[in-house]
Amino acid sequence: MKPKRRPTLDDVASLSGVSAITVSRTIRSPEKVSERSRLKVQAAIEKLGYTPDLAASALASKSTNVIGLLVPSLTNNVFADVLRGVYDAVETTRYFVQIGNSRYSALKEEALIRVFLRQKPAGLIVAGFDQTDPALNLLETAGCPVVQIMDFGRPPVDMAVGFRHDAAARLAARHLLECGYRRPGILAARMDPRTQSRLQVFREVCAEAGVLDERRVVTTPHASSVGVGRQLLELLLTQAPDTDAVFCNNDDLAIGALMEAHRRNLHVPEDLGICGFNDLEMTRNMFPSLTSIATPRFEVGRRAVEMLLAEIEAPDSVAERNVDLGVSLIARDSTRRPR
Amino acid sequence: MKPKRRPTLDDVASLSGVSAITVSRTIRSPEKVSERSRLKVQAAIEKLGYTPDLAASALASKSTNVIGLLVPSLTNNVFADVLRGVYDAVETTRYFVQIGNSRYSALKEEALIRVFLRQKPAGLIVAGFDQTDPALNLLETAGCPVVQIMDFGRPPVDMAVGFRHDAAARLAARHLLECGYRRPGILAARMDPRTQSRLQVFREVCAEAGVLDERRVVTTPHASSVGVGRQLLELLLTQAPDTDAVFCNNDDLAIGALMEAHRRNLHVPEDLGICGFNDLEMTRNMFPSLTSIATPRFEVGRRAVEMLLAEIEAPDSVAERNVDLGVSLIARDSTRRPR
DNA sequence: CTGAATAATGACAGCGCTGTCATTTGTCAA
DNA sequence: TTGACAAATGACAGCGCTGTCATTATTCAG
Repeated sequence: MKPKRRPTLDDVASLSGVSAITVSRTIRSPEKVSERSRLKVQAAIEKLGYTPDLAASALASKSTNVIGLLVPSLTNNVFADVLRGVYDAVETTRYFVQIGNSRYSALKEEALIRVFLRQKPAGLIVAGFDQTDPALNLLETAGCPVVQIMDFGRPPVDMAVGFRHDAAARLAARHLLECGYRRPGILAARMDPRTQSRLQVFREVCAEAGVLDERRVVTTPHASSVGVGRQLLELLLTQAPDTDAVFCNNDDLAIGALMEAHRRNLHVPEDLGICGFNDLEMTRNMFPSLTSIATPRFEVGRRAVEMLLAEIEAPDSVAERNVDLGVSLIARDSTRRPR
Repeated sequence: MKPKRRPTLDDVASLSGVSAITVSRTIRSPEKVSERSRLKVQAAIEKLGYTPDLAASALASKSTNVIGLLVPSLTNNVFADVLRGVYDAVETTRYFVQIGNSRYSALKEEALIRVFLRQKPAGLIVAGFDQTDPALNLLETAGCPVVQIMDFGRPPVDMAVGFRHDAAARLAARHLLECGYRRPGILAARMDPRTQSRLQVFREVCAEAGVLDERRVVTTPHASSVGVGRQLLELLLTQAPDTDAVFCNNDDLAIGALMEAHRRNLHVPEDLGICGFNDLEMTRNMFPSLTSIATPRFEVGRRAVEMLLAEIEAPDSVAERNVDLGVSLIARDSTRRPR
């Protein structure tokens, strides 16, 4: 009958005939321990099946190996990819990720930041730049590195990695115009700050080209989905039946728009051009394949963690503290209009 | 200039003129403290902006408020919904969720269980019943409630909530047969244990009806996606061009199959019936709308947390320890064959 | 008004680790 | 061989909280 109690540092120490602190060092910085001790300690650890107690370590060292990740949505495919990137980068390290879902509410986000800070996280990743003032203040005095993700432009609290939403919308608008569409519309849901920024710039480009028509701007505060995409296109075509192209503020909407076009027997890209946003795997495989703006979601997640870890290891060591990963337009059949 | 140091229990205690332990009780079980003390303490907490240190609490009480969630994939939409359910249920409680991604590897899952156990979690949620033997052993002696999710049938380590994959496949197969399809195929990717179980039962039902043809069973170990769905249908139709219906082992594959059918100018449901699995929001809004097996993913996540919390509050209090949430077939246009 | 019960509070130790600083051991030039 | 220095190791205190048990205040039947 084994002792029920989990083995502690002291157990390992007495078994290997060294002091507890040497065991601690063997684990955390083996180079500071002589080879002889190290081998003895490692054997004892092996034999006892010892694993350090994280709570005790956190209490004594005043910091944890938790990386807090605050996203506005778990449903949105966009953040699924960010998550993948984050987990990919964290996996081989001693850090854990803890996710908070702010549901696109700045107030809930602020509350979650408070909650995270209670556990003295090693680092924090938050989406966007639009925190409340108290939240911003908390982040500034967090005592750990912070990376804001998914956007680029404004100065970050600490570090940031993302891409320009204005540039993305500009790419989309110009592409539709270059393809020869003259009565373009836009579909947008959720209306978070990044969506609004894209909407705004798309409008501007259209206005400059003299093709802006507010009847063709259709939005909803609801979460985006394929169903909402269908509804919004329906609404758009009711308000402005002669619309010849549509920029969908994300790919779910774009797929919905495509389906609605199918239902109405509208030909894509001849009768209606469609451009999405994000370039999810799906869009490439729709029929016809959907033009979309590719966003580096996975890379954003990975890079955010890399920046965090570098900064944790050596504060102020990260030179590039505000990173634009860029976007690109992937032209496919849904805007390939025969001239 | 404020003291940089975060306020502690003792600070609150001396400000409010009671002992530290009374402050602790005011926070954890206010009903054990007189109203007079409680008010004084609460005022002091407010004034100092005190928040308990989680590490210290974990060390002293030998348990945390972390709920570990182990999923095989973060990309798969299925788990996104489970996640939502979990977060939904956890949100109003004092617990946190920490996610581990096993990437469909039982060995990685075992390692992650070890990692989670180091922090003495309040509870653990793991996907499926197919853990390695050491992992099973770890779970049994975890010292916290454990819920296995997404499956039903085998006896759980502790508790389980899910649904029957055999029943789901049976529903799909019978439906296709009832719709009059006589040369049904099946598309499956990833081939995790639950997928294999569905595949197996679909085969059996087909065999019983005398319509099983192994050329129509097309699988791949790759992760499922819309693109893979297209490829698999292509392969299926190469091997057996007269196939008249297909059960896709998840909705991504089904959407891919639908797109490939469009491309080939095959009419759905006349030339090819399609039935998906999971009933993601998308399927309802495809054109034509896709028949699918609805799985209670969100509910599984929510219920798992509820069972965990009940069990944490009062061990052995949960009566129904093995819950089948059931599945249902949602018939839509993609199998609505004109007789 | 008393004694017995309960409610409210507190003292104390210790959870398992790490930071700090002191001590011992080993190495090597003079 | 000695002293100077670096490398290796250890003693000790304490991180901030909670479990346990003892003590004090309060209530109430008799």
